[in-house]
Amino acid sequence: MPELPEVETVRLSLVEKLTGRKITAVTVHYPRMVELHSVEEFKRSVTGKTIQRLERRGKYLLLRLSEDLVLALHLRMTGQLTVQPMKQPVADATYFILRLDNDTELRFRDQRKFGKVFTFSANTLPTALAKMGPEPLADEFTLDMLRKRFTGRKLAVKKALLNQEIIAGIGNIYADEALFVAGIHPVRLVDSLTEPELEQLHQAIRQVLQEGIANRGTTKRDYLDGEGNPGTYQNMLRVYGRKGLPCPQCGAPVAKMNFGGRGTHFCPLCQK
DNA sequence: AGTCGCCTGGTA
DNA sequence: TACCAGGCGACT
Repeated sequence: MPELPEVETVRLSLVEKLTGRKITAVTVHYPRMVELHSVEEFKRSVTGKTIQRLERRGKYLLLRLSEDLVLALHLRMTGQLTVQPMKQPVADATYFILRLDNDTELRFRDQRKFGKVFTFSANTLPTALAKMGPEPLADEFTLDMLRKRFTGRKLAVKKALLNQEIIAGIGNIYADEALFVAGIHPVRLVDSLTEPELEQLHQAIRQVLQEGIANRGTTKRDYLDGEGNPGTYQNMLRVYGRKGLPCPQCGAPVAKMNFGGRGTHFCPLCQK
């Protein structure tokens, strides 16, 4: 799914179309995607509210509605969010629709049905958001903070990067890319990283996420932005999805291993 | 800390 | 036919 750069790209591509719009109707075609409240309660609380701001936290897109209500959407693996004119035919696998007051609709399409939507009150965050780690692109995400969040943990660095409570928004693609850029092997334990390695990793995390946003995200298969366009960062990936192809740095074949249940790509020569 | 379940579709 | 996939929470 969409990781931080993809969700941010969706946010940027939807902000003009959604800000200030009133939600006039809610349709749910797959009830299990609604969390925390019953579908009926969810529809009742959202209908009639105005979308005041679009925000992102980690991989969540947050619609701040009137009356301090927040509507959270998580695209998981295959979610797509687009705003379309109501008259346009609804694509298959569209499970969630917000009808807006200008004859458009926010449509949530999701082939694998893993996506989630829920509401909460702005002053009482649900646990997933309350426990979430820092935003890696915010100024507050300093080298010092990364060091503090790693020290004392017996945990492989790749698992740490994927843990949303340690750092928000990184998924499998950007974890592999950041570790390559930092020259760090994915199975290294976080408390074995030297100070220069921590510095390189801190820098690499921010670099690959910024590159991802600048390239409007990575489209391996399903990802599309809010206007239905694919990203271009897949053409610039250094190791992810490049098993057997030459490492951009040394030319050795990129390796792929299964680690922690996730495909993990790395250069066995450049990453120590 | 590791595995399973949630789902569907594409590819080997 | 089996395996794999941008995620994550609930289980042992």
